[in-house]
Amino acid sequence: MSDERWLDKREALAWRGMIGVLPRLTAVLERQLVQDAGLSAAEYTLLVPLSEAPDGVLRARDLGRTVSWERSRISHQVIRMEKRGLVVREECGEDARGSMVRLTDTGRTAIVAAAPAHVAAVRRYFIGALTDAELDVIGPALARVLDRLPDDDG
Amino acid sequence: MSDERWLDKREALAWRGMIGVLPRLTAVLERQLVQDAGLSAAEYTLLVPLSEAPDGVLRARDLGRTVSWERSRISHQVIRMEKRGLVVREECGEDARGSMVRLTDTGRTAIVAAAPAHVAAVRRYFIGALTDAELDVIGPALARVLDRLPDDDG
DNA sequence: CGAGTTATGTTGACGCGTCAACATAACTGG
DNA sequence: CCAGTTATGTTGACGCGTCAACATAACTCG
Repeated sequence: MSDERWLDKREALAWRGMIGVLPRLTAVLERQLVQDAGLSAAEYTLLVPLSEAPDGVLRARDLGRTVSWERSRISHQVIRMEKRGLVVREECGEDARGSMVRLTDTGRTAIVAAAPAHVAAVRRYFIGALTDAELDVIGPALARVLDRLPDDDG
Repeated sequence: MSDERWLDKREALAWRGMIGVLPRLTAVLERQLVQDAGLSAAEYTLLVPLSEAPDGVLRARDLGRTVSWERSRISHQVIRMEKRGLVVREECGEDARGSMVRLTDTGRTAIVAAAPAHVAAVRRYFIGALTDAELDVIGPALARVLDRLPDDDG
């Protein structure tokens, strides 16, 4: 998406910034992740909450809520990660429908190894390019955009 | 990607804003596009420059440069769009390697029908949530982030 | 001219994400 | 308890995006 007809100059600049920067920024970060730690962005996203959970176990439902992913996305991704040995799936005692996702030693090793360089890259390519004043404006502004987004169904 | 360890509160807020808002925002916009005009975001992205080109024709190479897509991405997408009847591919007279992409009547009808509602949605969900002062900060700030991103190869 | 390099585009494999359909379990209200 | 509803997860199809390999054409320079 790159159309900016009927947006004035200031509006177009901000919009093009969002649309133009984020894909490139995430591409750079993912590349760093893949090369330095052998993890994709999707894998990293799930490994973070798992590594912070007690015993490295989360129910699929809760994992999905934590990262704001829908069920089938979690399911597909967990299956891919299980094939790679980063997690294992287990039955859920309390709810026979449920699926528990457990971090393996391989997965924990991977996320522990990946995190510092990833955070450093975020700081280097995003935070580091902005002033404190800009950070103070951007954070609340984007939170407000999120607030006004329709709620998935509407 | 959602890790924010070692980022302070202000930094994390801005970073989470970027990572959290853009996927949802683009999802909302794409949904509007699909429902109202039957176009995907990728299709829309290519149709805009094609509709603005003389005779609705661009060489694949130039189309790719315009939207900052690599060759294979253009190739795959143009093939999908040709199957849908939005464009046709033609040989390039000046350069036997080249591939010309031509907007069909169907494609032009689609983009003309899609654009107003799409721009309105951008205004509604992004521009409309921000103050003028915020737009003035965000545009140049993101442009600076883009400037400091490594140049694809490095 | 001709060998080596660069530019352009296609292809196939694979990971990712969404959607709709499905299966099953849990909950709810009579 | 039971019928209807809701919650959870899986599956298959398909579009999207990247990567590496490939084919071909154009360019460069001795």
